[in-house]
Amino acid sequence: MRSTTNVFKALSDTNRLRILMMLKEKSLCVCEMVDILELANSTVSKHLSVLRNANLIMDEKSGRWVNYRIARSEESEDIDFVLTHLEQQLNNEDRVMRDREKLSNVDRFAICAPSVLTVSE
Amino acid sequence: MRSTTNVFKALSDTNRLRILMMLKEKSLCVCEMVDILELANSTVSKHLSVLRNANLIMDEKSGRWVNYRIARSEESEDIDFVLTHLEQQLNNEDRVMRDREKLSNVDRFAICAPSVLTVSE
DNA sequence: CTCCCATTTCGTTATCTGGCGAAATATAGA
DNA sequence: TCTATATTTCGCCAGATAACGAAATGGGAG
Repeated sequence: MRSTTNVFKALSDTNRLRILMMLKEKSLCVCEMVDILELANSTVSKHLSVLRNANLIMDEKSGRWVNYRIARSEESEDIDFVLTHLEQQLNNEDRVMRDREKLSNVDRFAICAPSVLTVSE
Repeated sequence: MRSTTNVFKALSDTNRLRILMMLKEKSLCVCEMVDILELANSTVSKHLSVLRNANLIMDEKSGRWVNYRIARSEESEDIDFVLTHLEQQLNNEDRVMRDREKLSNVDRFAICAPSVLTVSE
């Protein structure tokens, strides 16, 4: 019963739903999500750990970044069910569409390590 | 987005899931649920208002009792989806089976108005 | 009208949660 | 090794939530 309520708890926060809807579009590192959600990175990190704990997302290290992605069907018994519902409920939600907009313009290198790009200065 | 998180919030408490699983079996008044859940009636009443607020259950007055029941498909856009998932997840849960056991022996008149039955004393 | 009693509302308390900034951790590159 | 930086962990605060008992509400029955 605990694991069932855990999944629902993970889904009962607006910002976590925004994260799921973004990850549905593509994998993202923490700093990209920080940029879009406009929350402190510690806050986003916490949200991600809640979602990971509920087995809804997975993380994969890649260099100095951690890429988060939606769990695959084999990795979560809930994920298909959840995504189906979220799609129905939130696909046309204002907030979600705005996030998606932002998402398409996000450049990890411009956000996360701007100095890397300004070496020439 | 608010209404989506509200439904998930309503589902993220063990006692509220127990209530839904019981109501799936049959309609119940508050005192019957108090008896099975072993919580204060004020607590159960609060849980019921959360579930009602999420449109997952409905109440109908009947004499001095209030009967609660699962919302019908036409009354809630989420209920079918939710019940399907709960069925999969919780049908064989210990707690749920014990509640169901108790449920089959519950007698509203014995619980709620015992004095009515002991008039002869 | 008055009493009874199922239910709801209120007030309180303890715990949980979401948010932040600062400190700790880990990795890439010099 | 030392520095830069992406991420996590820690400590704190404000607001939400679940629990209780007591008081208020409202319908039935006498």
